[in-house]
Amino acid sequence: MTTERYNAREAEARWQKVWDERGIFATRNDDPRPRYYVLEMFPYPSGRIHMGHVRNYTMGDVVARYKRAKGFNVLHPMGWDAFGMPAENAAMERKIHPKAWTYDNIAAMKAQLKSMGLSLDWRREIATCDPAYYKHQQKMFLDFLRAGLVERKKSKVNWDPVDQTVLANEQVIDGRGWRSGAIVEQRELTQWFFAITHFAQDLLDALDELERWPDKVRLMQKNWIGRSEGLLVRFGLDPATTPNGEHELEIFTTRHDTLFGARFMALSPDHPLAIAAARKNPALAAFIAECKRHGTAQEVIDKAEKLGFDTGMRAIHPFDRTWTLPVYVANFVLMDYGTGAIFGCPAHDQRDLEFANKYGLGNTPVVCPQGQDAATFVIADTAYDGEGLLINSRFLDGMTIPQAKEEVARRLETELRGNQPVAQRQINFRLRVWGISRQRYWGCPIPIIYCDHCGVVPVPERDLPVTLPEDVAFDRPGNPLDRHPTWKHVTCPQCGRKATRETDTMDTFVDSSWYFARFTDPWITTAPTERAAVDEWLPVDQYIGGIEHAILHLLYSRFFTRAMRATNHAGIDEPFAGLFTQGMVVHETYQKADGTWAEPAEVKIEGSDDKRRAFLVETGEPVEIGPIEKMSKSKRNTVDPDDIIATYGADVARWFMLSDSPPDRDVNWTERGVQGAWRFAQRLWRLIGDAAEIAASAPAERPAEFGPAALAVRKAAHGALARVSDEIEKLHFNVCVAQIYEFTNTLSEAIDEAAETPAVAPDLRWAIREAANIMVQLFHPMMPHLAEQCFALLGHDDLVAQASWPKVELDLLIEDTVTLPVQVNGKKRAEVTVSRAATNAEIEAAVLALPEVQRALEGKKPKRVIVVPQRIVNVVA
RNA sequence: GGCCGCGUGGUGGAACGGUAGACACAGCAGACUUAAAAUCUGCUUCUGGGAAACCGGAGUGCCGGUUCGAAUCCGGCCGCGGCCACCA
Repeated sequence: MTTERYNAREAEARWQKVWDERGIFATRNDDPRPRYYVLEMFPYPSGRIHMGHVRNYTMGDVVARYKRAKGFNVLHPMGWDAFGMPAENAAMERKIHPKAWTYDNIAAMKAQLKSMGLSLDWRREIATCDPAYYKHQQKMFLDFLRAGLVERKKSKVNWDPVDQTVLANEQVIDGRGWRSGAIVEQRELTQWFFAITHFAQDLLDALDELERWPDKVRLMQKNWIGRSEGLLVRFGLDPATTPNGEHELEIFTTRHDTLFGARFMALSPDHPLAIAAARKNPALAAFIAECKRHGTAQEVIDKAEKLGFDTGMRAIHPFDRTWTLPVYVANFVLMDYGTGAIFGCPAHDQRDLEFANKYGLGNTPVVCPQGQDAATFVIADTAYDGEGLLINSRFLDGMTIPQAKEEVARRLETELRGNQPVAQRQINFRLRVWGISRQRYWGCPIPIIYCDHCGVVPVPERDLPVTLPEDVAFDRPGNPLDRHPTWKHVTCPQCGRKATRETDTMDTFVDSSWYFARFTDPWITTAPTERAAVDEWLPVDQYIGGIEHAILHLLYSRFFTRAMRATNHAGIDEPFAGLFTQGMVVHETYQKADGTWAEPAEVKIEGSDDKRRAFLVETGEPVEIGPIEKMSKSKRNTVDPDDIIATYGADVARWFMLSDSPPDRDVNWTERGVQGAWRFAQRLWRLIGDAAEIAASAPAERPAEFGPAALAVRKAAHGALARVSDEIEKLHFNVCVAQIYEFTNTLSEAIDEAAETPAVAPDLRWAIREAANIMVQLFHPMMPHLAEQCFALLGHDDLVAQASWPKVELDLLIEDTVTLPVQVNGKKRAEVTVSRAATNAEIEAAVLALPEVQRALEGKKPKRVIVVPQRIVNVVA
């Protein structure tokens, strides 16, 4: 037995310094080896890292260190998603400038990340709030504008009347502003938009190619993009009934097969025709106002009754001039999908049915399910949206739904009214243009100037960046840029007259939509990207982050990359070839008698399993052990990574993060689990110490032959090597950990046995040294500091972080004999060991001779014997 | 409401259609200790028989099916979770 305890705190600082001084994680773009880009979603500098970061960055670091050992030129950078509301909130609450707050936080978090021992190229660090970064973002905004990918239009937004700002949809909770608690209003504001819809079809199609993305994320994006094929139909209106003699109403439908089931038309309250009618009809105007008064809160929408108002207008059925339909304004029709108007078919659409039932409009079933008698098929409270054959539909009767759709489209497409076809096929997307204007200070300024004379004028590129003024006050709500005394007042770059700047800044999701490209060459000052670097490094080989970004960030980045291609800033479409979404870090909750929550660090646990009881360390007051939930400030069930690293070391934190759960599922952080990881680190340290003693006198030359003991050690080592490599490639870190545990068990048994022998044979010494080296390399990606320490202990002068991944000797993995389980009627009864080369007939004979098999057969003759080579034998009696 | 995913010991979880429960945590028993910690050894799905070695039965939410063989594939239930949600 050797050595004292492994002192993680001392060793980790020491090895981090060595890595740092030797600059071994600096990545060169001119390195000729094959490239591998691994990236974790960069953090928002909130001030402290949390356990979710630890998990995320540990996984990325395992991949980075493994790929480096495999001979790749690995790019593994880190940066800061540094713009955003919390900085302004801090400014308002604590009178700190957002910039100072942000950079203080970055410094603190960087120190924390460094204590984790991550193999990052810090020379490439970027912060999105740095003018050296957002300058290029402004340049790309202007390029996108020129390329027709940016538009400016009036649109409805969530407006917080207390904070006086637009809020993103996700910042509206139950219809109220998340900070102010004020009921959010819908306002019409002129905003800047990115035309993500321009790429809707391509963004959808390309999902099929993203084979290394989780199916779940691809499906979520597919649903979000929401393609639907339908028909735009121009219904005639009776001009005598319309406010200004309008004679036409265009609707969008995907169920044109049900056109003969139509009972009414419905307009969105925002529809121009509805507004026009309201001008002449005060009751309608009141109804529309009432519709708008209802918030966008989920609850309201869930419970909202379908309400309508008969405008008195009458529409004419496209297939029958004598058939008129009432035109309603209805609260459930959205203005920003399709044309903002629909035809209602109550029999086959639940919403339409509820509406029709309320207003006594009746229904006509036109699709009859197979096996149902059309004469008795009646719709009452539930619309039928399944398959079937057309009924009550004149020339469509008897057709299937697709046939009927095609027939309707064909007829209406070729029928003209006023030189225009009555209908045309259209593909609609649920995806909307991306509104990027924010009435916020701490964001990237939109480089636009408004001139009364020249209109909307892009800031000339020579004047970039448009930087944020630093002398701003946060004593009032609203946008400090707007009320700054001088900042927005400029002269027009075109005519030289007085003009004003755009005071909105960009959504912070813009900042994070291209940072991965900037990492490939963060030094270039003349352009956002260095084309050669960006095209060679991208797409990111392995991107790792939370599932919460499945749509927003990941979809925006896919759009942005396409836009960058269109403007010659990149030559690729997809930013992330491989995506992995990791699970959350969860923890038990502890609730005090008064209902408040206690932190894990304040709580002491006694007993085990269902007898576990928790007490406050300080007072001994009992606390209730609550459900396991995502770590959050509100439930106070957070564990501070600093505390864990100070107590156990970064390696232990990293190891436990990887060990307990599959990486895509939630991991439950437990004190016991961490202690287990800590014990294992100590055990490894002792094991390598023991191995080093035996290995010290191992022969330098590889022995020509190995005895059985040495061979067994070698087989175990190379088997573990093969399996762990395979599982790292698949990101099955928890299985890796289990394989390393198993290898540890076999290696320590071998070493214990060897230690009992008076004279250990040279070949065994050699094999143990080899195995110990493989062991250290296997756990290096997960526990890099301990690995360096062990590597040195084994007599290496160089660093394990720079060592090549060991090569598997495949010969060692092939056994001469193979042990097969033997089943009788699918139940395991015995095992049989046969030569690897044994024929099926030989195996069958050996199996039938087994006493267990004969007993199970009870003298009967087997019907069949199935031999699956190298796997199993099943005797069918 | 729509779409999707998941149900395996006391717990986290392993398991190309082929020995279910690897590995770990917790637990129990023992060794070493004056003692504790640490460490080491053994046991640990349920159940019947047996002093024991061992021999049998059941078992991956429930019910069926396909197969020589199903945790895995198919169908139907039950339960849990996620995302989207008046998208025509």
